[in-house]
Amino acid sequence: MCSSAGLIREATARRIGRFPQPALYSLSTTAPAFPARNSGPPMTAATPQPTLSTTPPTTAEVRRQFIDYFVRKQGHTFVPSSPVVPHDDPTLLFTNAGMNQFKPIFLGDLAPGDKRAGWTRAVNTQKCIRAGGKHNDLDDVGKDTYHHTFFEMLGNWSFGDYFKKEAIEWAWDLLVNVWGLDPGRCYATYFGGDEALGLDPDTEARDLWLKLLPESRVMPFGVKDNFWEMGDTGPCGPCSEIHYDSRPDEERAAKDGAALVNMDDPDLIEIWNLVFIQYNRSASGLAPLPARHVDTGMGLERIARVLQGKRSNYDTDAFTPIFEAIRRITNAPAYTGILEDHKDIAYRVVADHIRTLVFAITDGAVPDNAGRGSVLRSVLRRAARMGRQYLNTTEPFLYKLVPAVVELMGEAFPELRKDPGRVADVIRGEEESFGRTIGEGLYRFIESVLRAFEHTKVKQSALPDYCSSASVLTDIARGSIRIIGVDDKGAEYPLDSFGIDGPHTEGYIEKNFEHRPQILPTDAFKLHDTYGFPIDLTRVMAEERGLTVDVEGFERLMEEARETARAGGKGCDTPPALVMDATAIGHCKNLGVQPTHDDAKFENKRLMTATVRAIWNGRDFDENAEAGAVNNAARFSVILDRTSFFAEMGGQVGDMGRLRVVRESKSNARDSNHGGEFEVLDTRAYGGFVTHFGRVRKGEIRVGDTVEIVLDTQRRDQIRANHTATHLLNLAIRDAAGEGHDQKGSLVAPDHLRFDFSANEPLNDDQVRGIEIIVRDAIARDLPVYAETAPLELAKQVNGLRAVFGEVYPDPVRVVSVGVPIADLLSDAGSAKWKATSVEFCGGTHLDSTAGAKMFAITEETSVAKGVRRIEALTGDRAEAAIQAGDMLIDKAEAAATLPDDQLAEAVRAIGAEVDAAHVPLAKKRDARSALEKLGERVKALRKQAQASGRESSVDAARELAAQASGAVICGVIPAGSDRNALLAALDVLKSKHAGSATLLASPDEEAGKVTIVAAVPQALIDRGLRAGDWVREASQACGGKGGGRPDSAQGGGTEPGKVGEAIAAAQAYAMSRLGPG
RNA sequence: GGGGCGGUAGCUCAACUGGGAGAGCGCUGGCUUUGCAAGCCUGAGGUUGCCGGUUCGAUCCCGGUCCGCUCCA
Repeated sequence: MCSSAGLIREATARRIGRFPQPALYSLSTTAPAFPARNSGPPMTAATPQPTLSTTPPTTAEVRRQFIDYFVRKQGHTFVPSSPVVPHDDPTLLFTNAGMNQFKPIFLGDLAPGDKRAGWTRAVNTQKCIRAGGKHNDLDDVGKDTYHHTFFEMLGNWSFGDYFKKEAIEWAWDLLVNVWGLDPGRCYATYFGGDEALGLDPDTEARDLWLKLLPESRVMPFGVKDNFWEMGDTGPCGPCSEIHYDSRPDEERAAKDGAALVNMDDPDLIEIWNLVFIQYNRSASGLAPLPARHVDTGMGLERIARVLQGKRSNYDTDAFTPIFEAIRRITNAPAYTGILEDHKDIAYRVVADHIRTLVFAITDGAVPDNAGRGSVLRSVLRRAARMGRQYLNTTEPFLYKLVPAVVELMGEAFPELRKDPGRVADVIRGEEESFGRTIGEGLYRFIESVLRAFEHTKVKQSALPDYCSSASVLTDIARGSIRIIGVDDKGAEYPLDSFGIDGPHTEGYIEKNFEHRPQILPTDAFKLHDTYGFPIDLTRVMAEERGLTVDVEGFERLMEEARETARAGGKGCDTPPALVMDATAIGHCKNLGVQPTHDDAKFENKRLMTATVRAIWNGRDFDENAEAGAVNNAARFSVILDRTSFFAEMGGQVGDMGRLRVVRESKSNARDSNHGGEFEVLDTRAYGGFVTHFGRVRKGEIRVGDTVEIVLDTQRRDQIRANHTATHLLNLAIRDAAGEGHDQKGSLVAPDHLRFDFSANEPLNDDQVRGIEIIVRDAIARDLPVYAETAPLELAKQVNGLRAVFGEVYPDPVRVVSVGVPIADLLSDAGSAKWKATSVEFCGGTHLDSTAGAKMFAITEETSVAKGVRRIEALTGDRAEAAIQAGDMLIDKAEAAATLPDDQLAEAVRAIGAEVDAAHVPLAKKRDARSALEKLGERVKALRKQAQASGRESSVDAARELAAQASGAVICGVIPAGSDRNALLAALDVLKSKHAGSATLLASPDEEAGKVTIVAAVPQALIDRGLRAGDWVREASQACGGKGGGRPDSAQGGGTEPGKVGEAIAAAQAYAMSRLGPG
């Protein structure tokens, strides 16, 4: 398949050759073969031309000249590039072709009133990213001259207007007459037809080209290269490409360029693809389209390279200023343009990736761990790693390149100039966190490499004759590998050793090992799972060392991890609501049940009546459900014709309450069934059916029964308060902590609320306090809460609207605002004053006015994932109670200061535990902790003092003992409590005074019911048979304990302080028995 | 919400199978030097995140908890 997006294709050839410049500004003294002004179709004669210059155009000029050509000369509308992050197309990771934004036109998918409906001709330059997803050039960037993750696609478009003739002639005119390309180096391809698919050759395009080029340079190709399809169905058609041969004359003379077209030759490249959309493919086959379209694409970097006579896209001025910035910032040696050079690869990768990052982040993407975020993170980490490894950087540096990109491209893409500081901040934050994990990760990576070598057999042929086998030994500390040969008798011979970053080329591995070492899947997974090394980074780093990675094994582990993650999510204490899958929903529809009317949910009324339509038991639909004999354990989901209950939605938990049967469907019902009552534990919605999940408490509930719906209004009120508070919180975070804190999720429960938002660092105390103050202030001002539906497009315009990125909203959408009526907002949507107003798209339940929340308190501020923080908060009585409890804790902590020394340590510990467990406002918790911390200092000083005095007294006792004692064996009791260190200090005293003696000291601790024993034996006595370990064991056993240690030094202890005397006696006796009476 | 990893001196990290918590950098003081850089010597600095358990003995093993990182949802 081929498309306008197909300009940049895989190529493996690596050839460096002199790249000739186009004739017009060739440095050659010979006259151009085709004088540009005199050739070409006559239709150009009367049209104005861009100024021809004798110096090559800059990339910016090429861009402008292309657009000018189609705008001025051919009456096209200039359509600015769509964002590189397609927020409205979830099927697409990034915008990857010029046609993305025109897709609805081709598909006839335009909403009424869409301005695009009026377009017939368009021209643009589209920002494209090809990383992740179907089109992924990430792996090729840096290794060759023309792959990019970010590039610009120049294109002109006809929507049911002109077709092949104009498209071909204008392309030729621009290339040859305006830009002065040498026609002798151009080739055109066209679709040669495919009988199997019933497609005719595109003779129309062929004939048009034959007017411009000799037959030898107009070449047919098959479906793969020259037939474009958007997907399995939909618009499609043949395409026609222009290729340019940039080889030197002598090479061209030696080999006909025609043989290189579409052969991935780096010097004979496709520069422009013209797609002619003329068919529509449906299940029944191919049909001609009523309106035929043209979609062309030309890679800007590529055409600039050709026009500037460069061998590589990276040698054009689209990249050289970025290279210069990299050199300046990293202080690395200058770029030399060598394909295999690691430093030059790093230059190319960094320059390419920083463009991708700046554009993607500007357009609203953020590096994180899901979807396009994870692709961005991986791009950033590759660039960061390249810098670390080959450009001598250790600090974050990518963010410093942002100004260079903005400077270079801000003119063409003004959005870059909007907030480059934010872009740089995002990149820097990500670089910093990567820096933190990469250090540890690199160590693990080296370990993994070594392990891979250990699992690889040495080739028999690499061994000397006298060795029959070999083993591979590795040294993690040095990162080195040794090959040890073993002969028949088991003798070992060191054969070779090398470091993993040393000169162990692929050839070396091939020669010495049976196969390339492979990073174990468990290692690759650990690197990914624990150290955040993307698998492709592991792979690249492994490949650089001649290793492979078991990617399939890795994927398997990933899948397992996903399984456990999913399985772990289940098994919560409350039984999960009965899920209705697509089959069940279909079944329900077949029963004739209509989707539930739930408009009444907004009314907050306690009572209403409804009719039971279906009862779902998780597998089937029942006619009735009865109270069970045992504990009413069975769970059902009741579907009504209408309801006032809110189903769980957007983080707001489902309502609870009761369904009371007020009129039974069976007229002949027996009394025992009368008064059936159903307890609703949760409410969910599946495919428009609201299910009331719960159990039958009493009697029976039956399809057809009329029930009274009893809403737990107290609970609902708490949810309302928490939901409105969540909106206020959302706004307050922005006010107190700045932009860039976008909602990532929320939970609105009756007892608390939780709000996840993007943030690069934790909120500080002041910010948390500020947020609390703002929300409390809004509550105190008793602002009315408004909720109304409005047209989506209009509502989106409201300045300061807090919508969730990527969320799909219905049209019309329900808007909830605080303090300002919806009509006011919509009438002056763009006004800056709404920035300070809470406006959200929200289908949930809310207070009538903010005073209903009464109070607000933040209890937690934590991290949930990289770049995402979570705030948990309370409202109403719960908030009040938490504040009171917090104040009490602070009082308690402060009061502890007056405690006597001997009680202080225990009090600090106990209050500390209480503070940890307390559910109190964060600020209060911090205050209590800091009060405790001060006391902790005092506790520390006291403990140190006690230790020092303990050591002192036991050292004194030891001196006394040393003065009296003599002989080869010294045993004694030292009063040191159970302070082992004090006892050891005493032992040191004896050792220094009686260096030749074996010494054993014991200390009883009546209070703790313990005896501590230490012993030291000099080498001379060890030789005579007294080992400290055995000695201590003997002594310990005499007082109910155990012990052990080395021959020269050992420790032990017992549990019977009263038997210290026995222990000493036993020690004496044992030592004597070993050493003899001498 | 679930999984993995980590938390040791101001910083970066060691500590084998459970047996007296160390190194480098930084810091104190001294020596050397005209001075600086540096070098040499010396010293201070630790509740091994917190709580509990096992053990004669826990940085190490077990359970819990807090914090951080990371992956999945």
